[in-house]
Amino acid sequence: MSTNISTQTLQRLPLYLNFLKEKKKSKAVNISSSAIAEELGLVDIQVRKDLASVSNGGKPKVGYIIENLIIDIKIALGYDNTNDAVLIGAGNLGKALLSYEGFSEYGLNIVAAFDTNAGVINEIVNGKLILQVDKLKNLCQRMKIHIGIITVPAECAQSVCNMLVESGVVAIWNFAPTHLKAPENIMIKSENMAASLAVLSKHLTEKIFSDQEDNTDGNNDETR
Amino acid sequence: MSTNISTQTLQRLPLYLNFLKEKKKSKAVNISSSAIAEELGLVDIQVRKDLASVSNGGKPKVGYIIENLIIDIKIALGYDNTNDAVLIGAGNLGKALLSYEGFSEYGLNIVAAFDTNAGVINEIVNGKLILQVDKLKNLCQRMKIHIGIITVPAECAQSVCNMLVESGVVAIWNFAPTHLKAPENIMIKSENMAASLAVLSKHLTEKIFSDQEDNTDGNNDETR
DNA sequence: GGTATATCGATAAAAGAATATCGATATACC
DNA sequence: GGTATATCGATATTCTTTTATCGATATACC
Repeated sequence: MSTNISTQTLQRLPLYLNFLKEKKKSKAVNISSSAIAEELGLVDIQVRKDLASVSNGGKPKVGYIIENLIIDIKIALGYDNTNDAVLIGAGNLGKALLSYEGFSEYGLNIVAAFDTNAGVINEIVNGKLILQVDKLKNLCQRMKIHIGIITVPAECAQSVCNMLVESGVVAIWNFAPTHLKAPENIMIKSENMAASLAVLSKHLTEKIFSDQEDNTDGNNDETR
Repeated sequence: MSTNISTQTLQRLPLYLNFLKEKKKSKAVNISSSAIAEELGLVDIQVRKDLASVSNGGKPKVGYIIENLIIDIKIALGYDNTNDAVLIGAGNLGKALLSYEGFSEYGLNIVAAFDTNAGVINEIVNGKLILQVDKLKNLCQRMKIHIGIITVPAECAQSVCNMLVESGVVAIWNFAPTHLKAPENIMIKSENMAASLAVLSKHLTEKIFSDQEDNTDGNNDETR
């Protein structure tokens, strides 16, 4: 149980958490690293290493106690203390995020949404009110909001980002397909769909290429 | 110009591409690696290394020719040949993706959407028809679709995944917050929001913690 | 035309992650 | 109670990615 969790491990933790919750539902009590690895398409050594950084261990011959592991991961991820957030851009994507019930599990609470389009102002989505964007700064400062979620088109993303920074937000979750600039001390995490797509289509190209080879010369190797 | 692009580089390429397109709009012709790095919050060495794997280079004292670089990156990312895809789950998120015009830039073409909810069947979003999900297999096979995009709730994601595999899809882009199992030769890329959120909230916690320290003992170090 | 310099690219070093090895140990089973 | 074994965890190795160093060169400027 170390205090320093690597970024890669950190990003796998929610995966473990999700899986363990499912397991718990099916009344399982213990689980081994290799069983977890098997289910999640990882290898046991990696699972053990990841878990070593958040829990103080499993037992030989038994594995980990699911219940305890869930607690350990939740603590490591900070899901026990809730963060309030605002969302800007109540289009389809914005509404999708507003409607998603799962965020509370992750300690994220969207308190309100903002937009410029008069057509959606005062609409309520999943109990959350959509406000005129000029009320953003005031609300953020009053409620001491630290997280802003950007779901506006690329063209307006930078100006929204600037507004958020001015409003005292220090962490920004950006869904607009553009790079944002902000002061050094502001954390920006962009949900980079183009990057995902790049990975996906690269594999696809390789796969189709290797399948063609399979057909022509009978080579049966797998491209990974 | 190598043929082997690392995964990390691959994921940064769309970022460069986007930036270079912007630059081109503003009539710029050349650009240096350090200028790119500066704008995108990277370092020049990394930019040069990334670009070295797709282009055959810039010139001393001048930098790269923007126009050529754009072409090179597009080729590397395979944006010149279009991939057809289907989308399953026409909720808010699904509609957001259907409406997004940018995918064609990335060589992705969503040909149709599918859902089970009678309320949305036959609706047209951004020119794309929403069909009953039982028509999925037939359409995929007929049109030789290789990519499936999953935007259904977590509970149904696995069964949709299975259907896609049966229909001959080999690459799956999963937006449902759950881990999917599929045969080895199927490429699954999950858009992992929980992982992003984990990174974000970790930084946030560290930041708030370090700010408190700043206030109490005057320590002014930056946490990155 | 010659020289200074911005900028690149090749090679090397360092850091970070993933994987492998192997000994330790708690439980199950005889 | 003793022994075999499943499973973990510490340490070592390999692989990937990032960062550093430094020499090469094309252009700009004199």
